[in-house]
Amino acid sequence: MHPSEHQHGGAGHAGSCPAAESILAVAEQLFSEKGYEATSMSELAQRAGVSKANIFHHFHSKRELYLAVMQAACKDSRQALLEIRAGNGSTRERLAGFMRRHLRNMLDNEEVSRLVLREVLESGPERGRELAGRVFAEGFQQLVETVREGQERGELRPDTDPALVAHLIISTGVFFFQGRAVARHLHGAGFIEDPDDYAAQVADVLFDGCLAAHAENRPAPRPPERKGRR
Amino acid sequence: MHPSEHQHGGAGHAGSCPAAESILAVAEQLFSEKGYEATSMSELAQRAGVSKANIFHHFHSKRELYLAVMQAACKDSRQALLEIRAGNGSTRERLAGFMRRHLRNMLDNEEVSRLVLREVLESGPERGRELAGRVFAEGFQQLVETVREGQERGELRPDTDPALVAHLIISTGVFFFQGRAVARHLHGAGFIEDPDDYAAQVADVLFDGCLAAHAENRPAPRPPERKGRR
DNA sequence: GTCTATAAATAGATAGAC
DNA sequence: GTCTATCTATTTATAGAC
Repeated sequence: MHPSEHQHGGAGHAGSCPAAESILAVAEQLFSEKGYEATSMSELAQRAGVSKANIFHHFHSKRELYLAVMQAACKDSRQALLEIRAGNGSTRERLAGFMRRHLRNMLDNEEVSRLVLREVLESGPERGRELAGRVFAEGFQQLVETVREGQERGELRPDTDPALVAHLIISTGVFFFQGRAVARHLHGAGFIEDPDDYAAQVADVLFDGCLAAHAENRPAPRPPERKGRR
Repeated sequence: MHPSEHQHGGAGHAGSCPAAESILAVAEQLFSEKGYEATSMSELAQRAGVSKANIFHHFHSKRELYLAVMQAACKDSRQALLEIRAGNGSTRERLAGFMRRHLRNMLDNEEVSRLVLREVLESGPERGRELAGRVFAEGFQQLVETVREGQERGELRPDTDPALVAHLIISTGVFFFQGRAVARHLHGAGFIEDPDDYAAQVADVLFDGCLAAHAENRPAPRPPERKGRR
């Protein structure tokens, strides 16, 4: 029986044996730098120091291996969402914390994060469904539930769609990551150099809004200078 | 003298002559479906019904043509930003209107929008700078100014970074577009099927925030059901 | 030159021994 | 779990006819 059958479409399983781990590591590198199609299982086997057949023992197919790479890439953020949901603190603190950590994860694993985003961008109906179910569903669910619980506790507005808010939370980090090479050269976008500060400010806007009307409700309107915090 | 020298790094110029237009149209198609490197200028010339030399007359280089394609792709959104800045209405209405139009533009020009996002995602320092200056700077500047004016008029909080808010406004539309094939299959993300509604709801969150504390300041808290509006 | 036919190489995947 | 050997389908290169 294939070890990968234990996955149930969920998280990675590479911790089980060293061969699978090294296969996954090499796959991450090759898929990242050469793309899916240009990567051959033969080269992959060679570099990982295992036989081709052994790869197919651990992963049913090339596509399965690719999905495993993406699951691994999202592992930490998924973990963060589980912790955040289980932990204490206000919904605001928890979500803001996730935003910061999610952004950090992507920046700390640049190549594989780009691989995931590339796949999302190029995916049509079929692959989109696969990605949703195998890579993102679990984490997204946790995020949506966290928002929904925040509403139930009276911390968040009850008249917003929790899934939409969750989508919004993910979007800011992703766009920061993927657009930073460009944003760095746009006037006024100095915030791009400080991810933690960015996450904090975005959280401010998401929670408090940016209308002037709400000013009196806000905790502590910081001074106009924006850089050098953290 | 090259016609493209009239660009000054700004908007497109294809309206000037029919040959340039057809070149641009074919380039858009080829670059979209085959990618930058896989597209040959010979094939492009053939399909556009012009000589290769004629292409280089209108566009200095292959790269220049590529940039022109991306400028054209962003033309409508750039135009929208100019109109929005010149027009009347509250800052909130104007920005919400742009978000809706921006999203529509991308969805109505799927292939070329994906091409632009692909380029942004894969761009390193050099190409990032180029994209910023040649494709995005002008529009982004308008958006930032619109936000800043909103602050000056007392409509928006003065303690947020206008460029960061502008960045946020772009990010939501982009992520909706690029992730919709995946989002369609995530539980609760039914909002993905109605772009106008999505833009409106996101604007709500961005302006009013999603904290419960501000509920009394909001115009009209809609009923909990989310679908089937517009 | 252009085309077809065929050879050679390589792709992903499987079988069965150890 | 891991291997060698093998299978089948493409892809790529080459030969030779036209």
